[in-house]
Amino acid sequence: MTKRPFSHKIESFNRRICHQKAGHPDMSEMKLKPKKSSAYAPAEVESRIYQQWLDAGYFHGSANSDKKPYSIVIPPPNVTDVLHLGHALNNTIQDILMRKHRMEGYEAEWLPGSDHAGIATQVIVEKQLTKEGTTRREIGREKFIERTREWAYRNKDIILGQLRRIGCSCDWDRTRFTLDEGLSQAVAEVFTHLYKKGLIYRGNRIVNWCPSCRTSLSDDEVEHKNFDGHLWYIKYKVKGSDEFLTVATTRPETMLGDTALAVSPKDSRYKKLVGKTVILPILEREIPIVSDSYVDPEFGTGIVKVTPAHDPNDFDIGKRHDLPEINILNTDGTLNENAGKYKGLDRYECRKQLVDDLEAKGHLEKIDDYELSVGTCYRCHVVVEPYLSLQWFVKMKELAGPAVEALKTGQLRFHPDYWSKTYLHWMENIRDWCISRQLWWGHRIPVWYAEDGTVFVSVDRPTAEQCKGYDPKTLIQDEDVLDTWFSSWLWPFSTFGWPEQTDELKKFYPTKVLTTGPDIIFLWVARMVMAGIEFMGQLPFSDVYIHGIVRDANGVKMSKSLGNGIDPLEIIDKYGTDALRISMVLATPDGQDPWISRNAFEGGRNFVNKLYQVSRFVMMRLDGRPAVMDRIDDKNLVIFDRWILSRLEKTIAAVKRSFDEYRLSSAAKTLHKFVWDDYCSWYVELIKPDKAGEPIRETSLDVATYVLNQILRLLHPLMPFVTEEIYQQLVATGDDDGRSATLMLGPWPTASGTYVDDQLENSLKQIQEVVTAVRSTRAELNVPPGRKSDLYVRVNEASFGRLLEDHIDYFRSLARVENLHCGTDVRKPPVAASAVISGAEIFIPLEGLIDIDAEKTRLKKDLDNLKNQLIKVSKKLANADFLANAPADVIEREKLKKLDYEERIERINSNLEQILGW
RNA sequence: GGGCGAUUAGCUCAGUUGGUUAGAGUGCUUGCUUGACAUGCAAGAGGUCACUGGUUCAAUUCCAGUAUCGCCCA
Repeated sequence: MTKRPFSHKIESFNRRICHQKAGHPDMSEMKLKPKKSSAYAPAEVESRIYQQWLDAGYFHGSANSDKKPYSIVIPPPNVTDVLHLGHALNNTIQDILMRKHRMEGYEAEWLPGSDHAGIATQVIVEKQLTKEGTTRREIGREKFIERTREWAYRNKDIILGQLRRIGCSCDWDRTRFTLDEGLSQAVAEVFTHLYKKGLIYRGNRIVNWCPSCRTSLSDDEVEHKNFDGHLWYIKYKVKGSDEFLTVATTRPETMLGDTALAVSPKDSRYKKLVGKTVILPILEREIPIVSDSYVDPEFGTGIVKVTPAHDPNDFDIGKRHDLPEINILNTDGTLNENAGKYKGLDRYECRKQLVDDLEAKGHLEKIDDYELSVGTCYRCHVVVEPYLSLQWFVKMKELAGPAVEALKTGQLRFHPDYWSKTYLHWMENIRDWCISRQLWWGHRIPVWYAEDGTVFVSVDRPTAEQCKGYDPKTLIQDEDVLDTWFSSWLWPFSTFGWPEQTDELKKFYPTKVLTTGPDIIFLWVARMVMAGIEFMGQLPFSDVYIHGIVRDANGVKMSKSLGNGIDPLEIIDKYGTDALRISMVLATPDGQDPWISRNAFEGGRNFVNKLYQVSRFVMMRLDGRPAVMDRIDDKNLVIFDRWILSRLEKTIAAVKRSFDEYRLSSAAKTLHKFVWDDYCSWYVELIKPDKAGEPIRETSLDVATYVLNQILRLLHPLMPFVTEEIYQQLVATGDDDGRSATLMLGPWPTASGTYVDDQLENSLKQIQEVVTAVRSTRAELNVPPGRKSDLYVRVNEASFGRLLEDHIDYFRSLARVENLHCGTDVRKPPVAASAVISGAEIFIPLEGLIDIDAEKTRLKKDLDNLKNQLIKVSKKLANADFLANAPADVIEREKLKKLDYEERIERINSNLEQILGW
């Protein structure tokens, strides 16, 4: 029908509009498509293949095999988590490492699991209870834990299930949870051990208190944020005088707990005041003025208020001067009975009223704006209060020593290396770790108290023998639980059965590499190192792979509260898991934070499809003939076959290097380029027969199949599903018994270098340059693509001409060539477009088709370009210092460049002159 | 206040011991239904390598300083 061209225009127009509007094909577009889509459909493939792997038990690592172990423990996601892109990235990286090593023949063990997230989980369940009009105290400890357990177990199964969607090859048979019996046993064991060693103690200290979670936090669980605040200047009256002393504070309400004022001993202004007393405004309490070197005479007024129960520095001052410690806060951040009339008010409401009262009574001198750094809870982001309470601590200095050594001696390595500094800085300035939490959800502290206060520490409730003189039944266990990190720092060995000496532990500890984001280097990584050394006598892993934190298109960290997150499951539904994985890896620069927007996944999806399409091509051409996948027939190789094999071996070597350096993004880029450019755009196009319907040269098709198989293997860790699917389809064409039913057990490609041939690659580069020059010339002169033409090439060396003539049948259709004329003495046809490349000049006779103006513009542009280069290189060669100092090969290269430029300029000039004659 | 990192095309990033016509993906422009692929093919435009000094015959690359941004610690 004559309608076709017109209707086609409308189709492509519509398609463009659709893409702009919706970004994905809709139904109306599908109808307009001229032929059925052959695009790869991941959804069906992925669920089917994953089930195959599971059924076959490929993910399970055997503790009794002779193979060398390669093990990783997962950073356990919190039971409160839902899968986000950070998990997707983190676990994709681990899965890549696992799959690669499994293919290499290691006994691979990736142990999955989750942690109980004490604070976060308890907060969630307590909120539920509040909604139901009850509280945890009302329903009691046992019921509360039971209920929380139910919720947590349901949730952890959900998140672990989500990891399966991203293709994780975890050993699900060994899934662990931090509250599992064995792991809990390990926690109690460790507590007891450290207590006996004198490394755990109980003490009354200022801790970080979260009034919302109503528990203490360790220093590392506090995030410092800058706030616009104020400095309030409060006047304290000196007793027995009319004098007032002004004190500046950022937290005026804490004055209710003041037990002194302090001045610097060096400060002559206030020397005479030391020993006197002042009257605390409002509460009218008489408090002393002390002299303490902590005070900085330069800051504020040079006088500080001292609130030992609500500030760590004041606490120390208080100890030095034997001051009373007055706690003014309840655990929920409201004021207690020590606050007089403010009792029961929230801390901020109290601040407001107190400031008003101070002002009314003339005790407020002024208020300045002041930016201050305030600690907030890493779980609920509420401002934490320094709070005096009785807690359990771990002395860290002794544990940190060997952990520092491990890094300095190179036994422990960070990738990228600069994270070592962060680790070292923390280790070398380590402070004691507050491990008790005022929660119910977690490992209860294995400490029992007798009525007289005697303390018993043991893994289980003390026996009569263990607590001689006391009735075990009367002992009361500590109400508190341990910090969740106190169980996760044991994760690399508690999960394999420690303290039992299990086969798994012997086989898989130490693990190889820990993969995580930089945000938990202190909270988790550093502590695991210490625990590994202390309890196993061996580092838990030799390598720590730190990847970036996922940010959105504007560079903002993705988070639930901001709502800027991208749901990986949504991406999987839309583009497939392989697309998600490869896109993330490609987008994640080594050690930097990736900025990821929704459309970043299209690139990955396209790549997956590209691989699928080229495989389809190979299989169509095989046409049922058994695929020769694991060997090549050396005898009949043509130059292109040798070329792709050379490129392949170099690619394999480059990928190996990248993996060795934990540069996954770079490995992915190398493969992407090899597959798309070398394999698809050049090799496959070159071996296609000139005419449709003709068969491909048999050896080349075998090489294409062989290389495809290698590509599948190399890409499998990155894109496990599509590669497995293609592999199985390929295998199905043959009847070779020796073939593995799966790609995932390897072997992993290695390069012997047999086919690496730089000279040959250079020859091919010359052919590519000719093809590219012809295409470019034709495109710029608007020659219709369907129109073929002859090609004249004047070569500098006869060998170049022979190279072209010998292989014209391979690149004839790529360059749309009819007849080729090569030689050192080829003359330019009368009306022809020309292009100059290194070592040759090409002419395309285009009588009647050539756009003379366009040709002139094109040649002039090339000319200008070359002239600029010539100037640069001439200057260099005119420089006597350069000639005197630069290495000979550099000088030689510059000289050759100069000759090449000069020659090309001359030729373009003569071509331009000719055009004027047309 | 201390430390770490970043600054290269409109956007996201490579650039591995100093010598490249500074690259890729994406976006943009033009042409194309081509027996694997329009999730495609081909071609093209687009860059004072943040700035200022220094070292060097030669600096995107090494050094110092400045600016901006981000992160960590206090």
